[in-house]
Amino acid sequence: MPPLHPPPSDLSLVSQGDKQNTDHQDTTDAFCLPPAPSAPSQPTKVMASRQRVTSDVSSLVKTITQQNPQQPNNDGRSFAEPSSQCSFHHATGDPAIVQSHEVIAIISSDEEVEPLVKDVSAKNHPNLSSHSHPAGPSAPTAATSSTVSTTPLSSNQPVPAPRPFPRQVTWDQVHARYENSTLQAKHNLYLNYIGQSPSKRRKKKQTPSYETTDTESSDEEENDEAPAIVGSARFTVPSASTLTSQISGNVEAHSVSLAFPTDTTSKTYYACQYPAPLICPNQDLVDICLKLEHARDLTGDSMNALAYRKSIAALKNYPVKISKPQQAWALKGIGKKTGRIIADFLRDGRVQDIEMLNANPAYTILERFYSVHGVGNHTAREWLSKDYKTLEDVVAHEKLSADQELGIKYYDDFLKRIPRSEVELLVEEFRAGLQDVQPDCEYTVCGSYRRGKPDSGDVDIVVTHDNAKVTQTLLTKIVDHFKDQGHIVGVLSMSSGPDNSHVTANSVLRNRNCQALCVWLSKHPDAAKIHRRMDIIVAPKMDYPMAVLGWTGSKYFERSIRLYSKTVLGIKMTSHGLFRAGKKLNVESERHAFKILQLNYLEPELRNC
DNA sequence: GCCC
DNA sequence: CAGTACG
DNA sequence: GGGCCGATACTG
Repeated sequence: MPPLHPPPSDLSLVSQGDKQNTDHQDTTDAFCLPPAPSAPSQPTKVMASRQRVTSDVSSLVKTITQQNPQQPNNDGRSFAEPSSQCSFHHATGDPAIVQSHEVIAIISSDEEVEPLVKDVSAKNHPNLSSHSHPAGPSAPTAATSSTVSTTPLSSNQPVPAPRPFPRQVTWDQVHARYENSTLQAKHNLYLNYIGQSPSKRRKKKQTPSYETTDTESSDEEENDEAPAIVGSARFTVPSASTLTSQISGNVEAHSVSLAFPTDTTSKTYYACQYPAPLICPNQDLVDICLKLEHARDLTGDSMNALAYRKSIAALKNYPVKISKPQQAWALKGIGKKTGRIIADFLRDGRVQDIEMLNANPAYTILERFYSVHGVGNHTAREWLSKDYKTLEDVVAHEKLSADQELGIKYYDDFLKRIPRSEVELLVEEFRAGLQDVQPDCEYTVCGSYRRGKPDSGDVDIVVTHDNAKVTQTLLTKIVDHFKDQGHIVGVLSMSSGPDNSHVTANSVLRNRNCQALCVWLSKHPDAAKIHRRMDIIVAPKMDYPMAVLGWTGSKYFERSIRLYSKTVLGIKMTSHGLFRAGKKLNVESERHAFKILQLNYLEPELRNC
């Protein structure tokens, strides 16, 4: 057993720049790519790598964001400029906080959305209300799922109030929905789990050897009835207010009934079958797994990384704060290794593996290289094996690909997060330009923004148009236009036009999406002068729903739903469509896709696994 | 690394 | 083709 | 012991 250290508890997952040499030799090796006899030669120049300039920038950004300074949660939703009627694909339930009411769509498999008005906002979004949100007229009724066309832009329109943003969905809210919905199936599944399978469950993975180490001393071990988790059909869960202000402590219970992936009655567990809100009670455990996942990615152990990813999904799908290792062990996706790590953390407040990573200079350097766009784990390890320590070292000795050059050029900028308010600002610029290039387009801002994250790493916009002829050449036009405008200052990669080049019969038949990964510079006076990553995707109308679904993520959600789709239903899923037996299925909307896949519809905000 |  | 990217 | 997302897409 690992030596117990006093719980310094603070395991800063943030890796610092290179520093101490207290590295652990052993682990270092793991990072070197080819066991290549890396010559000890060192490019000496250890310049002060790039340091973060974040501070000043943040101040700039702040001016935009200003709104809700603290409270990371409902961050920047209203971006003052009303004009922002950016597009949104509301199909998914765009929240629409009308005055003090929040309309929530019940998650249900076959029924259409049945709205439920809940007076949540006042409680969960205190500052929202304060916002001068002129009551969003945009009643959710606009179920018209669709979006916006560039048209509304016409300036003199009665500017529809700034649209309310996807709220941060907390587990509490999820519970509320489940509780009020008619998801009998899930409920029954859970009851089944509680009632008749505890024995099976116990048999399955209980008693990992390390169980004993748990401080709580046993009350849990074998303690039949099981800990809080399995007590009854109802869990007690911290209320939303608690989750958001967990630190403050006042906890009030909120009971819920819901089926969890802990079910042993189900076959395989797919993260896409369960809601995964952004705010998760076990964020500390998630952070640990994230760090380990990242480390495995760096070393090229992609399958190990994936395993940690599954653990993360399991944790995110689990609504209760985990206090005993048994709770974690019971989850599918958490096995021996991860279980042991969680047990260690719960006992000591620290995890040795993490500390070793943080203390390992090789890890820090690899991470630095890996952060460059165009540099993957292979190249990062190769550079490390050549003893490069900083990007300056690399620039001095390596020839870079085009995208790597851009990646290094904008290295600092790309590391900075984009607040929602700025995303909206950029989208507004995009919308205006798109209008000029091609009227009557429809687009949806996808990615983490759509999933409700307070800030994003980039902006993903999926565009379509009714006319297939138009979409075929649209991407090029868009990109050229914004290049001329000075918004797009670089292109990391871009689809070569669909038309030209060797067009095999097949490729002609296939409607391909076109994508351009660009570097965007805002011209808005309030905007921080930071170069941002903007991914522009053009899809034919027919593929639009799947493109939106595919570009909304999260990444693991996509992998999960595709795996599920393939193994359970035999349907191949891509961002172009659903395919069964070689035939493409007609997909009308995102909801329709879920329905075809026999999955309960999950709003984007619940796809954060 | 984890589940089948 | 391998490597990297996208969600 | 096999499988782990994609009929992905782009670059060189």
